[in-house]
Amino acid sequence: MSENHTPYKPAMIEPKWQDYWRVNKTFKAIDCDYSRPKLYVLDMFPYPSGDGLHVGHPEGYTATDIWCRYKRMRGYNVLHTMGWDAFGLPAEQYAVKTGTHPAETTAKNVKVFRKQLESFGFSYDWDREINTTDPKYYKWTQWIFSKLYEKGLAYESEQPVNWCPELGTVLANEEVINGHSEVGNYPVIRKPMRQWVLKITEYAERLLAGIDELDWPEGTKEMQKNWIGKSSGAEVFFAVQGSKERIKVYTTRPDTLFGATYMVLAPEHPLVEQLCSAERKAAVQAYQKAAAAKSELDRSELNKEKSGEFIGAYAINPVNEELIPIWISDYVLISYGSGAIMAVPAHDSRDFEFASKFNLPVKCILRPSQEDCQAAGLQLAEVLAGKACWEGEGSLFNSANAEISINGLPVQEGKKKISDWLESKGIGKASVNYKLRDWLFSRQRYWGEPFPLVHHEDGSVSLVPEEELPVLLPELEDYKPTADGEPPLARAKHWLQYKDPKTGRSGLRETNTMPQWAGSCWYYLRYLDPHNEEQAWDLEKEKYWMPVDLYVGGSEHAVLHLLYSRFWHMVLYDLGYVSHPEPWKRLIHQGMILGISYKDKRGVLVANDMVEQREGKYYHIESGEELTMLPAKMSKSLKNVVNPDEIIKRYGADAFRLYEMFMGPLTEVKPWNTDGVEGVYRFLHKAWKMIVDTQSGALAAEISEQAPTPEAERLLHQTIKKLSEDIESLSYNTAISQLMIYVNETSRSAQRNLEHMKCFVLLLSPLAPHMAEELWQRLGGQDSLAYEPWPEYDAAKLKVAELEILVQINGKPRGRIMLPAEATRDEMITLAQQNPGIAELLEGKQILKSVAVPGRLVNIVVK
RNA sequence: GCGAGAGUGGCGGAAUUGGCAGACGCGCUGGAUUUAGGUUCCAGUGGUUAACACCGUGGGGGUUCGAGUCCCCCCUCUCGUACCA
Repeated sequence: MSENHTPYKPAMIEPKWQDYWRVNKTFKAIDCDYSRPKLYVLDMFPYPSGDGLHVGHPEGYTATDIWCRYKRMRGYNVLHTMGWDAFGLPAEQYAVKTGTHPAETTAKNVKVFRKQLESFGFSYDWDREINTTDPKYYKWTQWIFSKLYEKGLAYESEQPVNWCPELGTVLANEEVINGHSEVGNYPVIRKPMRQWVLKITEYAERLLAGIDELDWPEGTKEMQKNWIGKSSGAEVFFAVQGSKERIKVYTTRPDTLFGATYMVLAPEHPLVEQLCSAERKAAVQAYQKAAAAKSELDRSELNKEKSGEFIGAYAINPVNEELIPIWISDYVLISYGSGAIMAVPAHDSRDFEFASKFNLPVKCILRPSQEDCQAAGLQLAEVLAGKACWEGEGSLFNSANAEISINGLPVQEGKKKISDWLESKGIGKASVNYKLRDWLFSRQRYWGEPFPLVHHEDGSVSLVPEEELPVLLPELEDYKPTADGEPPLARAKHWLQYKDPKTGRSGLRETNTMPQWAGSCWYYLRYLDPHNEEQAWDLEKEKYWMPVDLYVGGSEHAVLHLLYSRFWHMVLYDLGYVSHPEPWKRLIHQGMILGISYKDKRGVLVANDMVEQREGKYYHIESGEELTMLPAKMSKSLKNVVNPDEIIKRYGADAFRLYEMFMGPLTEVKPWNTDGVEGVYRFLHKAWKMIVDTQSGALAAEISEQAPTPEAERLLHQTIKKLSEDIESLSYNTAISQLMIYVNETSRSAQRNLEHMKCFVLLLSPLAPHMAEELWQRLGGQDSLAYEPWPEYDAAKLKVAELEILVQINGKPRGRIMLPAEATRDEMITLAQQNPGIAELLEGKQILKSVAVPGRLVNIVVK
């Protein structure tokens, strides 16, 4: 390869520097280097799919890469890593279809991904690359599970789960969207099965409390809080007429206890069978059966119409001894609270709806104010008559018995008083509940981590001893789950048999595997010490690098991955394996990059290959209908997916990086427009030409060591200041804009100072590292510029003697005058009023007031 | 329904946090170079107007010498969530 490629040719420059960085291990992170401040910058690692990278992946990766490169120049010891979240369904489904072992598919895809990521010039320490499917990695995933198990945080449970017949597996609640699987969009039904479950609920309060300390997007914090869903209220015991059983209900409105007119149990409630009267048995059982068979989708479709059955039994309201009928309905969920509610139709809209449908009594015991009522568009009389539901504030009435009265109290005080009374009587107490459920942690799949567990003949379960880890995945011929939900590992007859080497006790291995979240729950810890065969990570290294200073990834993981990981981390903290309770100090979500798409008049999206452009307008290729352009999520079906490889081939990685960052703020959704790449590509050409003589390949003739003009100095120092501030705050779009201004201005100038050019190259280097390295070398740099000190700006050089100041009269721009930069407010006003043009406009007017803002404007208020 | 975020030229987006709205880029218009296309370079580009000028940051009020920015009401869009008692 010749060195005389004088015009800017990214295809020549970029591989050269990528090789240089790899060979010289330029971005190796040094463990426990206490001479420098550490910085751990983490990207959410990808699932290596067969489709390769799309333009969304490199968005976050470029953002962190720029930050890392900048911080290295600022003297930080930066840990920046990449790996593969490679267990998961697509490889397994491919295996089912073709018989190719998922490990083979995974290895192939990882190779493609890695090659693609390298082509962007990301400054990862590739020696720390990890892969969750590597036995050397999942050995430690199993080890962490063992710790959870030992701590009593893992248990088996027979419970209705989300069973997806199409995928042949159970899914977590979080993986089910509108009754369909998140992966593949197949219907999901409820089915009781034996499952491993992790007791994340034990950590609910701490997971909730920890959120406030985090420097995360408010929306994400809010979502986690909602997911945990803490509520406080009271649990109340209701006796049952003619039975010894008591039914526990949970309510957030104990103040409305006197308004309870019936009770509802979840169809799965264990007392239903026992309490149900003989004559209601048939109807009740039919309803239970129907509810159980309903998929999540059916249940949500039934949202509009309440359903239920009376079970022929009555509960006794403990505050007034009234008999209230007991119903079952699927609007009460077995998995929340106690699976039973007291229904107060007058003050709960769901109960009101149910009561209306089944003609149950509505008893109002809370009087809203006239104004509140009007604001809500209701008639007070209707509320009081039980013809309308009131859920807001008000004053309690009809709420007293011989021992207690909460009449006249507002809601909050009523709650407190009645809860205390219930507790004193031993029939209830104030109580807290969480929406968060325990985490369903097993899957009936092949391509996941095996559990380090053995089931013995006596029904007991034990951990596989640590020295036997990892429990390797067995080789199989057939990766398909069986129709009844038996996991594929059950087919590995030989593997299945386990004999304890010490006790000689035999048993069968657990055949479920862990969900994909397992590997990603702790990967950031393995990067700290990826080759350690003795421990998951070294404690000193953990203490040095953790916590992660900046974590960047998609908001789709706002609750799942980010909550599960926090849970594991907190457990590891309790066990003394990590030094901080929270893994990620600061979190940022990159916005989604949308593709260009088209819609017809009905709003239906049309695939891009069905669109033709004529005279700046768009038409359907077949119908001829005119279409409008709009941004839409990239998808194969719309044929609007942009392949980064093609962009890099045409414009180079530097232009690609620059464009993605120039599009707009990192966190916003942005539409991709390939024309826009031209703009940054032109900028790179201009920058190249500013420094290199494209005829000879030598430095541009305008470059010399001659002293720069004050204007050139000012522009440079402005640029340094802007770049420093903008990169620090990840505002790369405005940083790039400033570099463009610098190049546009300087290219016009016949004199360019050599040191200025070097400085410019350093400023450019985090954003467009390949070109910067090449120019640095041509400007006389010996090694990589990756660790050159970041330029500092000189505030004195930003100053000017005279400034153009706007003069306004009554807030309207009326003139511009030159004033000394350090003029005081009074001087500014005087000089402005004396200015001939302004004085003319002020003639005959009375000056009421003058305002001066140094460096900006003078506003004269006249009458 | 609830929660969060956002509405600025033809388009992506700037605006030192109350101080010249539209930086920078795309696109478009005109010109130069070129046999031509492309590239490159120069000039222009929010709207109305011949011009002076006026109007302009989703809509309506308000605070202020001054509002894209602050306050109140309304509208629209995006994302998340959904019978959690």
